[in-house]
Amino acid sequence: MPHKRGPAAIAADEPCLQIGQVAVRTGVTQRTLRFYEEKGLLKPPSRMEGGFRLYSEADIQRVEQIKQLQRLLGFTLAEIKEMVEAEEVKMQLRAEYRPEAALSQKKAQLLRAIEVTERQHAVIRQKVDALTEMQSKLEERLTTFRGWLDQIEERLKADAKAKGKARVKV
Amino acid sequence: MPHKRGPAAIAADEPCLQIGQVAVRTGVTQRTLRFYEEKGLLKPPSRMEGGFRLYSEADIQRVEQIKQLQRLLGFTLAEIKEMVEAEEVKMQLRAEYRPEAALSQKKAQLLRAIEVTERQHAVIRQKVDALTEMQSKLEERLTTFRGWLDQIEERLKADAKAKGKARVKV
DNA sequence: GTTAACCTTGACGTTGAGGTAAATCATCGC
DNA sequence: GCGATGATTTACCTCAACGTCAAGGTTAAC
Repeated sequence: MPHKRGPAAIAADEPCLQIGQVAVRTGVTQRTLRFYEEKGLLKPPSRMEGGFRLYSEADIQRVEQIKQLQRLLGFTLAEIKEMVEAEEVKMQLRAEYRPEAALSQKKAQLLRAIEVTERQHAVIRQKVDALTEMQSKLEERLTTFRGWLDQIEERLKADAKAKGKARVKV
Repeated sequence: MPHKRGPAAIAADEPCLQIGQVAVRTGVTQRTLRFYEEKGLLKPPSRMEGGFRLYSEADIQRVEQIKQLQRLLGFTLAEIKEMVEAEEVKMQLRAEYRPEAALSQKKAQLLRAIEVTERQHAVIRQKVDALTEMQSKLEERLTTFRGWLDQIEERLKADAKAKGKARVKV
């Protein structure tokens, strides 16, 4: 009977997932995961002694976020990298929120993070606006189409009636 | 003195624009225009005797639409082709709205057009939803950041005061 | 009719985002 | 400690969406 490997110990957010598991759970290939790591979209995960990558649940979240940004919203990996880096900054700030670093330095970091976030916010609003406009155009078009359809169905009904009469006559 | 060519006669929506003009006005390259034509995104434009392409204002509109769909919304050219083809169907319907074609055939066409349009509508709503969610997350983050920033500035002020006192003391 | 500016097709190069293959190493149940 | 399954790297391949270069034809002002 061939074996089936599984993690021996399951901790809440410890890195304990191998690349294959992550691939299955996120729906991307192993190649893609390594590629994202190569490109700096995923931080280098911890490894087992043998060198196997070990991911955490947080990494899975991250991958899902990337896929959403990419597939649904058409951001490039470069843009996504910017965004996740901003996220990193945030985490970093949160982690070292104990006041052991120089305050003015932290202020500078914060200002930078705010700037980046505002840019992202603006970009997204642009997209939402454009999409909303398209949306209303499409709705308008649908209304037009349905109107035409109604007209045509009216006519078809009328024609059917006429034919029926003709058949009765003959 | 080198010459500068311009269109001799300017008609409202006649094809009278050379590829270079279109490139400048739309901000894409000539190569891109030929490429779009090759891929079926732009209908083959009319030509001069010598073979030069002649575009109309409608073509410019089309190019701008394509760029918007692509850059802002992240659709692929293949998806965009689908969408503009739906647009074509609409135009076609509008053109032959004189009742000389079979009614049931037109009805079928209309149903198809409605179906396509509804699919597009759904796709876009998905995107809008996703973007809106991101938007609110970003706003939340901004609020957090600004709160932190305020705290830090408070502290900096306090520190400055303390220092001032110290200096006065010395 | 010359000439600068413009256009044509064709072919090859590039970049982003991965897919696929090969050779080697690791893990784990038995 | 063996064997099946899964991971690792390295290297090359693909597809989309163009960029770029080459060799030559067209246009119109002079």
